[in-house]
Amino acid sequence: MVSMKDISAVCGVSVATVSKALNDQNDIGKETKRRIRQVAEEMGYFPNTAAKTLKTNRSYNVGVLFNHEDYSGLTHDYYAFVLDSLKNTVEQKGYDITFVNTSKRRLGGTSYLEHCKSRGFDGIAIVCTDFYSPEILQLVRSGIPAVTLDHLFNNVCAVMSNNVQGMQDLLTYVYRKGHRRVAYIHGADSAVTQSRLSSFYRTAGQLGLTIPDEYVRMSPYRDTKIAYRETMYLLDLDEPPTCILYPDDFAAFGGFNAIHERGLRVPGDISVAGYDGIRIARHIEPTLTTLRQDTTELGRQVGEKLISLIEHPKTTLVETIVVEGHVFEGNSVAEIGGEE
Amino acid sequence: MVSMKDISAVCGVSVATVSKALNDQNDIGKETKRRIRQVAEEMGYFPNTAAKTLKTNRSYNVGVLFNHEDYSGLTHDYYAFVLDSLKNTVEQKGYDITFVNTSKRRLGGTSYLEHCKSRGFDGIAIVCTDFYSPEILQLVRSGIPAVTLDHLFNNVCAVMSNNVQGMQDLLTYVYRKGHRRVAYIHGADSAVTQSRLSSFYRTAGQLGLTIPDEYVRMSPYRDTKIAYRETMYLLDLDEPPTCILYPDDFAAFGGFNAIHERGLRVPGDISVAGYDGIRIARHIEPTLTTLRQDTTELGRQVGEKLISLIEHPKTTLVETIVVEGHVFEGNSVAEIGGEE
DNA sequence: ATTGAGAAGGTAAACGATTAAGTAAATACG
DNA sequence: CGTATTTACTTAATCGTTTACCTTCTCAAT
Repeated sequence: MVSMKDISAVCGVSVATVSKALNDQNDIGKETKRRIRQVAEEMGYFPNTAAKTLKTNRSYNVGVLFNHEDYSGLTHDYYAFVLDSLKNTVEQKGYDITFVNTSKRRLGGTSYLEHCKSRGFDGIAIVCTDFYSPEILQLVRSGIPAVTLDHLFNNVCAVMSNNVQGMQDLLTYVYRKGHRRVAYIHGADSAVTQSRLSSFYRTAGQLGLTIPDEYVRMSPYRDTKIAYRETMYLLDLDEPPTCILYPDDFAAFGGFNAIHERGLRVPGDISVAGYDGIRIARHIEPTLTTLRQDTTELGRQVGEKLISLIEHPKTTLVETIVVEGHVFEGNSVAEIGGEE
Repeated sequence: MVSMKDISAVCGVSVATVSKALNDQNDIGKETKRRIRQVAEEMGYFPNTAAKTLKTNRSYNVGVLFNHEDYSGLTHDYYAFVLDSLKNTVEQKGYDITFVNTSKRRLGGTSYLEHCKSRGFDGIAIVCTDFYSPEILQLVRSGIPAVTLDHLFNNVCAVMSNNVQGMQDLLTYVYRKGHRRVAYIHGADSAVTQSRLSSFYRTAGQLGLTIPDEYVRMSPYRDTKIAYRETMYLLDLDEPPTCILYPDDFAAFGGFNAIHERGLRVPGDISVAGYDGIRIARHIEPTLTTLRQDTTELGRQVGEKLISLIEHPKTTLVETIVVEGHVFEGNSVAEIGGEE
């Protein structure tokens, strides 16, 4: 690999001059700078990141925390799309993305924080992990610029999908379609679930809907089996709902299966709505009505906030950025007569 | 950040001694080593990766080339699962994963190779990209340890899903189910497509199936719209097939839509099979019969080969590792009477 | 002529590690 | 006992950059 030293030898100047020329400093003669840059180009020079990082304490590398447990992580459409957008955003600004090592190994089991400091990440995007683990707490408290997705910490920037508005929009949508008996199978406990659930109740109240207790069920995210079971439960009620909301699109497919097995049709006999807006949901019939989250925007916001935090730590607001989703109108929710 | 210098000061030894103690060299007194390691632990020491990389030319970091174009990349189940498995594999061996920057920017637009050298990657996994671009050629010729997925270069290690065997198994499977009029909508041109297509013809020959020309159609991977159109074409033939094979599961859903729109049922009226084995295909009814690729194994093999190449360059075979898939038996392929 | 400023470039230390080579003391050996 | 070997360290160079601080030169102003 050709280094500044090689260039300096060819150009007959000192290494310092080469450094200055390549970094476009201005205590260098115009002509000298031009010559050095040209030679560098010809020799195929590019900087040694390790050396640069060592000297400047800037790695132009951000860590992404992506814990793959419970079938989440990379293999979840939602996170994959967010990551993809995040990647594009930071790459455009000259940063690279490295995964924070989650299979802790090495001597003594390095913690997330140690790994991050060791690698010298300029910042960390905490996208998908167990936010309640002490390791994460240690990480966000460390002072390394960090942005979380869909989780709020004190004094840490966060980007959140607007689950309150989202659930409100979705429920209002099915209400307008004439549904008065709406059930909600919500996901396992988390901040996201809490937001959606309370928004569900509040919106129901505002719309004058009464939600019987047995209409609110729980099924873990992305679990078609339990969603299937809970759907069966709802279908077997004396007064079954006319529409069921699911924790996510994946779970909604579990619902489909139960419904079809009972010999019922979507949306003819019962309506269904998901949440997330995964791609496949738009490609199978009936297309799934769902609250589509704006993953591109989410990823972009995480990236921009993180870079801003890195480059302008003093002037960057510690805030929570809320990204709106919108109802994707498939044909899984029927228009029905209205009052029961 | 606490450095070796800090430790050496506390322990009253030289930095060199600290380095040796921490690296478990043996020209160090037992007791001294113990003391140094203990102090290091207490002071919360961890190595500065940049310094280590600079000095040793080993980054313990591998680059992953993941080009997101044409809706592929991260957001494709197949690649996402492979990446996930690759990530776990290399992390367990003490390596981190960084994406090779694909949104080339920086001064003068750095090439993949320049980026890799600049970052000092110990190796590169080329997972998902345009294998015919000159940049990629430059990369694999550079001498940096590299492993490709599903593409063969001269003298480069490759991990390939066995598309020949896969297609043979799949076609044989539908044949055994009694199908004699089998259509194949294949994907856009690529090495993978070639393998499957020739295997399709060869297997058909072996089974004594005649495949009319109009039974072989093309639709890009993961394109539900064109798959829909081509399915319509097939259904409208005077003698439509009894079973249609698709380029991938996603495309198969496009086929479902066309079939349903014609008022036909899967598998009652016509059978359908996909390729890949994406998760969702197992969760909707009818569950899709497909050739499930072993993404976990693919990722693991890429990772292990790459690390082996890095750590034992002399003794590691340059070879092509073939990973077998297997037919996932859903209920989208009907058992039918047999001879037409 | 003297002074001073600004431009252009050089010197050398530093970042945090690794490692070849050197040294002093302890131990072994004949 | 003298020499050779081993053990346990230390010294110092080095990886490729950056950067604070010099030095030299030119030229304008006084």
